Amino acid sequence: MMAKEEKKREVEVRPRNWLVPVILLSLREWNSYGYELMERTAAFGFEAMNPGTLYRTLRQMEKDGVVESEWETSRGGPARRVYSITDAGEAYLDFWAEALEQYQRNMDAFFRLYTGRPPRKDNENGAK
Amino acid sequence: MMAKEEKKREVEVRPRNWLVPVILLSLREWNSYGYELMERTAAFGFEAMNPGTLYRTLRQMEKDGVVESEWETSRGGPARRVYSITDAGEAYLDFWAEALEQYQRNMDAFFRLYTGRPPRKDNENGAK
DNA sequence: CACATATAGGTGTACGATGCATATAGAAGC
DNA sequence: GCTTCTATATGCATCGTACACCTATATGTG
Repeated sequence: MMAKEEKKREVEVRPRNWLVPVILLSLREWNSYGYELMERTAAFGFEAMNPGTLYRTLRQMEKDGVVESEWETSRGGPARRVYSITDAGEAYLDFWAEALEQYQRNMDAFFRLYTGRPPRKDNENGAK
Repeated sequence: MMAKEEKKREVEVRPRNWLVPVILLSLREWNSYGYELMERTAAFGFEAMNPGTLYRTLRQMEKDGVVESEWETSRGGPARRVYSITDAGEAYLDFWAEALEQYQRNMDAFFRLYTGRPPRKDNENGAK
């Protein structure tokens, strides 16, 4: 059990497909393209994301009908594929939000046990 | 884009490997065996878990040195493999807790944007 | 000119996590 | 003898995604 600790240095905590709701939420704010979305999604835990992952996800989301895109070529530099959220995409985002809320409750239960706090008290504030 | 919505009925929201910290936390409270852990982990989002997934995860965790086990045969019925958490396991649990806290902050950011205001009463889960 | 760099989008492949089906076995009840 | 509950486990297929790699446009620099 000595050599094994080395590979435990980092754990993957994000839920599967976490990128999808993050993209949908970002696009609900304003239309965007892949290269820009890489920066915008960084705030949600994708600091070290591989560009390929994002681009592939966007293409798949368009196939699923939750986003749509068109090329923007009327400027200097490489063309941009600009994405916007569809009605189905907004509904899907709502669906995700519900599921995520449920899971926040599970994580709250986890931390209540972890920190040893009783589950029904209300007078706790920032025990740190 | 209508036919595609059908397969969006359910999304998988749990963090990857979420079962691992849940098991470690459960075992930190008291030693337990697979069949019992199925009930105990249900409270954390594993209501419909396949037993195979749990047993496989437990064997792997023992290989990784974060739990250890011994057979309990001194009673009627099938033998139980009773697990307990190791020192490395407790350290690993702490490590997970930190990562989960980070993820919670990402989700808080998500919901602030989604709802336009912070949804949770802020508690700082004091993880050392 | 050649080249490096920033911007922009993308594919191929392999691995890991997990859902589902299935197998084994001891004890208890009808 | 058969079913059910308890208890542990493996095999296989799928899906998400990390990693490596590729193409192409425009700008700046020696």
